[in-house]
Amino acid sequence: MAYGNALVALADPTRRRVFERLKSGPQSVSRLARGLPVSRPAVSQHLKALKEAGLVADRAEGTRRVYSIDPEGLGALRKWLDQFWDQALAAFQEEIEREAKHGKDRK
Amino acid sequence: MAYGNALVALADPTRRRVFERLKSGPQSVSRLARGLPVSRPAVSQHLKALKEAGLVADRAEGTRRVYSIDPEGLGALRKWLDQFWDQALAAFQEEIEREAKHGKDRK
DNA sequence: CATTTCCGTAAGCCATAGCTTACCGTAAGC
DNA sequence: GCTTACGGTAAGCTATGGCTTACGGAAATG
Repeated sequence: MAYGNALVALADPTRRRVFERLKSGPQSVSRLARGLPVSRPAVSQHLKALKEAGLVADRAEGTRRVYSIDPEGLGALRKWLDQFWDQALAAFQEEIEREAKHGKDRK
Repeated sequence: MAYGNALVALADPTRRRVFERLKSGPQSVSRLARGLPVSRPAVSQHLKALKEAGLVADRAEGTRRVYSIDPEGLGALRKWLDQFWDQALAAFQEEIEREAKHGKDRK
């Protein structure tokens, strides 16, 4: 149920913005905060949540912390989504066949 | 930004349980509520949220409403995730090459 | 050392999300 | 027509999540 944490983490708009900023490459905290409508501590808190969800990783670099995307969490989410998609589609097909078989006429 | 609504909708655990119950096929509201630790009105509210996010569809069937999974919302989410995945991976590769090029020695 | 930059954490505030109970409309069954 | 199943909505409560300001610690800089 790792995907659950990822979903919760990505549900918040500003947290998602933080995350999406990392798409272009690793960033320091203050760099990430620049341009966002919230304070730097807020960004720190978001990064903590993202990290606990396995969506980002961080490394120390002198006095600053550089955050980057961690494929782990994103992968788990993708896996869940794909499975779900397949199963849902299968059930959908099955439903159609069932309707086709025993009379669909009796509205 | 349709995927945003889907993320918010799927972030809540019980709402996700409602949604996952539909994987096995269309269900009525009271049937969905049976077995869940919340009241039927709560399930109704969750279904409303899921519907607004494009994740489920509903049709009337006599006095009951049958809900089913709507591929729309799930598809949008999948699309976003896949794009994100590709871009993140590309940036990751780029980062490695950059490190390899100009000296990585000066830790 | 003193100072400055960078960042995480604590405390506290406020809006909102999720739940319950209560109520009302609508379609079927007798 | 009554009654009964079904389900959407309103009102209200409470917990929690995200934000801010304030603080403290650690590494670079002089």
